[in-house]
Amino acid sequence: MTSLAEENYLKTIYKLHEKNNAMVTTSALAESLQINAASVTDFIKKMAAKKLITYQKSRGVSLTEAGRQLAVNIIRKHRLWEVWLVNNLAFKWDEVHEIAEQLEHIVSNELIEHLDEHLGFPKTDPHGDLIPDAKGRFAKVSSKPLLDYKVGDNTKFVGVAEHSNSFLQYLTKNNIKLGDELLVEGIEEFDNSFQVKINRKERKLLSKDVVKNLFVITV
Amino acid sequence: MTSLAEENYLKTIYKLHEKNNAMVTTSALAESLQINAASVTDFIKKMAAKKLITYQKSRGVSLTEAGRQLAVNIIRKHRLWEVWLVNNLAFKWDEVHEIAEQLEHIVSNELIEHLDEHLGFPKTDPHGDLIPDAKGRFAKVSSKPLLDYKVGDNTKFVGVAEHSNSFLQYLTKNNIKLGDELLVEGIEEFDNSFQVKINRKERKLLSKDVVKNLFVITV
DNA sequence: ATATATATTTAGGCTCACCTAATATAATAT
DNA sequence: ATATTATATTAGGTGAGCCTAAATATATAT
Repeated sequence: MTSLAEENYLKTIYKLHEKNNAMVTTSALAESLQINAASVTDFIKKMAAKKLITYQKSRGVSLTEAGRQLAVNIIRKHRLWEVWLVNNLAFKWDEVHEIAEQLEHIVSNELIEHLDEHLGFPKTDPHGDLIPDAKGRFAKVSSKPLLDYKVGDNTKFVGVAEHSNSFLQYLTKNNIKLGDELLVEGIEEFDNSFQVKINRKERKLLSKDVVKNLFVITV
Repeated sequence: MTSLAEENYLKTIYKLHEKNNAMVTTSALAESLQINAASVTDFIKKMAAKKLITYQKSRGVSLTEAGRQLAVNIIRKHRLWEVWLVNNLAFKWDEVHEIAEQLEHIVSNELIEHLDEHLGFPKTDPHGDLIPDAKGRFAKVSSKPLLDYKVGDNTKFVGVAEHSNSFLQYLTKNNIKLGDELLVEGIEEFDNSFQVKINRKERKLLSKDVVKNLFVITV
């Protein structure tokens, strides 16, 4: 049995590791979970004793294979629920996070497999994040930030690197949606802002902070 | 904020009160919740301090209006989730309870109202139990146990009084479903077993223990 | 009315998941 | 290399929600 707290630690360790590809520090965990660092030290010792993570004193933690499986399963559940909330319950992509944070902890393999089927076995969630399969495997990613592209490249917007409400709402406000075609018409050398043609119609100027958070694939 | 434990106490007090129309005793609560009576005493004192219940020492508890609202809302959520599990996710009526017990604690009014709409504002759950509206109001019940009927009466099966897996599975095995027409063809005086014609086709003998748990309406 | 049985409460304790304050370790700057 | 700063750990403590054992209150039987 994994408690709610353990599940949140596992998920957070997974995400922090994914971001930095290094051991996850106590302070990073404390910051992410909004929990005092001393409490984190306490807790990760117990998790290490249960072999969910490996812990090197004062150095940080990383997931064991057992811990990774659990973490990925929580992410799988979170993303499937998000798909359901957006596709079936008419929620917007900036409204689902908090609810999915609760739903991801519901315990029932039958439920999650039924849900997966009900949704038509989606491969990505409403933000373009990959949904791992029941065995915890992810499809290969071929997307990169639009920032990595150059003038003349034509791309398709497939995901966001930043999940804050303000960024999601910025995109909604500017009518930029997953699946849109983004053609790079110009790049301003000074500030790395991109002149982009969207779906062969509208032209828009996107700041560096925006284009670095748009995951696209070449078309 | 109401904790998970509080929600379970509220729901259980509501159900026990509904069953006996009397103050709910410590021991009844302890038995239902599978918690030690001493712990229950502790907890109900705290709930009384929060005005969720009224508590008379050594006599029992009953819900305040605030407590009733919360309790009914949990029941509303539980039953809506059950409808979803059965109608949309292909679960059987004897498979949904445990999952709904978890889902009922998800906190989001928007979610539950969206869900209600998504389901087409159902009035009953898969067991025929009434679903209260968002204000905590129930429709009037006109159903009674089949046991109260007499020979010649024609009825429609609309709900179960008993929710155990064994009873639900008995009905499934015997192909008796909500909505079926049950015509009373005979009653054995000795043991109160009913000879019933189902949907004008099959004849079946139902024991007293069965017919007292079948809620029907006159047709 | 009294004895017995049952139900309830009190007292004291435990674990989980957090906290603060103090101390120790590691990283960085001089 | 040493001082300073940042990070991590230890020690001691808290509230929520449970526990057992002992004491008290209520209901039932004689």
